Amino acid sequence: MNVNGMDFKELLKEKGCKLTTQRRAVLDVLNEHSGEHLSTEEIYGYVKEKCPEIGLATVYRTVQLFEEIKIIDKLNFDDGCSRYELSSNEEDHHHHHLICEVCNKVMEVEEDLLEGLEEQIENKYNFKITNHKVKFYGICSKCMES
Amino acid sequence: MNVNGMDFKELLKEKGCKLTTQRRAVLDVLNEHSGEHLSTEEIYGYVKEKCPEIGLATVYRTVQLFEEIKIIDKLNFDDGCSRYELSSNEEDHHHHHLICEVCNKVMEVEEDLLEGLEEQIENKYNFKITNHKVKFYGICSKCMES
DNA sequence: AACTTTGATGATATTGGATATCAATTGACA
DNA sequence: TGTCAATTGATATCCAATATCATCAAAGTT
Ligand SMILES: [Mn+2]
Ligand SMILES: [Mn+2]
Ligand SMILES: [Zn+2]
Ligand SMILES: [Zn+2]
Repeated sequence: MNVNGMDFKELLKEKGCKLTTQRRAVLDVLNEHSGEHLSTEEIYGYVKEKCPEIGLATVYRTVQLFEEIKIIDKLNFDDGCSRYELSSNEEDHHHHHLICEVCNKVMEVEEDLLEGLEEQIENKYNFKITNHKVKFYGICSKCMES
Repeated sequence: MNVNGMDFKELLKEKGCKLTTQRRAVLDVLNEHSGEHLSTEEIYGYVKEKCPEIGLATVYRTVQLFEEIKIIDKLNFDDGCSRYELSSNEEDHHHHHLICEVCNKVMEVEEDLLEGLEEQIENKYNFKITNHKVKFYGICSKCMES
């Protein structure tokens, strides 16, 4: 079992954490739903199918841990809960999100495209950038037609 | 009383809303604390000084309304509450935030610097961008030294 | 393989930011 | 000044997220 090329159990061990059935199951669910942005309750719903005894509190604790070991990203779409997705394989920089203000669909911009801008900011503000979260709001092509 | 060159009362009227003492007081507080990112509770604390009878619920309703008429922006710094700031005078595009992961200080990047990137994305994804929210995480100059 | 340690879990109570409710109030317009 | 819908303050309520705690189970240790 590995995440982004790294051994899952080893990642946990570095934090003094154990590899449990529940953590494995949550990671499975996240893998099976890549491309989606799942809330804790949604993860709970999916993970219960294969691990019915799991408690909601454990899912909350698990996503918190997964964020700490940087294998998932927490997202905020202002819908009343935090959402999560597996961190992108290569970079530690997150991809961007396009949010349609008409139909609320969320699309992804896989390219980073911020290297140049980040370099400008690092120089001008003397601030070492390690990551970013970028959301673009607007109107998607479907909603533009109609 | 005007905001970003527009008449405050007129802005409210367009939404069928009235200009009240409380709304005036909240706007005053936001103006007196420009550059800060106030939570609703913090706004409530400040506004009570000049308007002691105001209720917390009214502040919640007011920031919600102010966001709808686009005179303030809602910010999320993952600290358990929403924070607000007056929208920038000129553009309807928000400025960016630099967040130091060591001391948690939040700095501002007044320049937009995203026009080129947005044009690229609009063309490639056929998505009409009207706004963005951008956060850069990293280490500030103070924390870099020590 | 049984033992031991210590982190993890499930159930549940609790927190706290935000919203809903509702009677009383007040701003806007005539 | 009177009318009326919007607004307010107080407070109940909601609900995502966290805290608590007895029980359980990884992962070494013998
Ligand atoms: Mn995504
Ligand atoms: Mn700001
Ligand atoms: Zn759309
Ligand atoms: Zn710092």
